[in-house]
Amino acid sequence: MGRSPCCCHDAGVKKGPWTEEEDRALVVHIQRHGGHVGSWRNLPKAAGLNRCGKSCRLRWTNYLRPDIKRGNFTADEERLIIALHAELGNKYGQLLATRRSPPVAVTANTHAVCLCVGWSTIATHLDGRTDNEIKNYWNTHIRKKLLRMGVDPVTHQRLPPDDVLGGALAAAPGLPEALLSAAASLGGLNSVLMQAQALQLLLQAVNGGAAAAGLIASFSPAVDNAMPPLLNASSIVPNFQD
DNA sequence: AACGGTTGCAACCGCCTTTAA
DNA sequence: TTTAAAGGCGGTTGCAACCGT
Repeated sequence: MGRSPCCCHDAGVKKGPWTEEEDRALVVHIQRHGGHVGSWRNLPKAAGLNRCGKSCRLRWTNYLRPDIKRGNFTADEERLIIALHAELGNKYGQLLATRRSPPVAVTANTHAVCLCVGWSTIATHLDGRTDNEIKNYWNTHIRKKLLRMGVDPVTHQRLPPDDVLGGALAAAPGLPEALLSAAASLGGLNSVLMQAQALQLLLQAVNGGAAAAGLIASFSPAVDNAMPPLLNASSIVPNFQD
């Protein structure tokens, strides 16, 4: 099957940001049909819009739908996204590796390095959130947060200590030398405890102790359970000063 | 105040899957 | 069974807003 022609390539079809009038026309048309769209391709003409059907569908599903929740993601939503990403990312990664392009798309673009995880599937678990919104939130917030923690956002595995230090340095160029050397001295250690200590210390420097404790508690329950005292961030630093 | 860099989000692009003739 | 049309999805891009110098 070859690629199908798309109405988006029609000459004269408007692109770019939607105006209020266009939004209104689309909403009125869909509401008039009881919230159902027969054919997206035919919709623009029927609604009096000079837009591609795909564009209309995207505008409706990502922005105009009445059940869309606006505003910041809650901590619970964030945790859920990460959990689902970890689960679905692995599933999709294995699935996709066998039948389409590799799950990881790395580009020269600085904006996003994404994993094919099934954003739409994740979106079905979050009321009022769209796949596009979740994808954007992942790429702009969660991904960076995980990298700062030394967690690979693609595999959800801990990055090698060198990478953790590199990431922390990139995130906080002013990180004190002494702190880094102390953490680096733990790099070769295998124990989860020591690595967690190093990680938490770095996070403290980057984000502040409370944030670090919160992140570790959120994303690494195993570490949390094994070493609850670590989550008292202030107790860590003296260990390094010894 | 002006400028350059960064960030976040809306929208587009292209590929894949599904559906129907 | 084959083929083309249509829908759906993930990746990428463009741009406005924000921030630091």
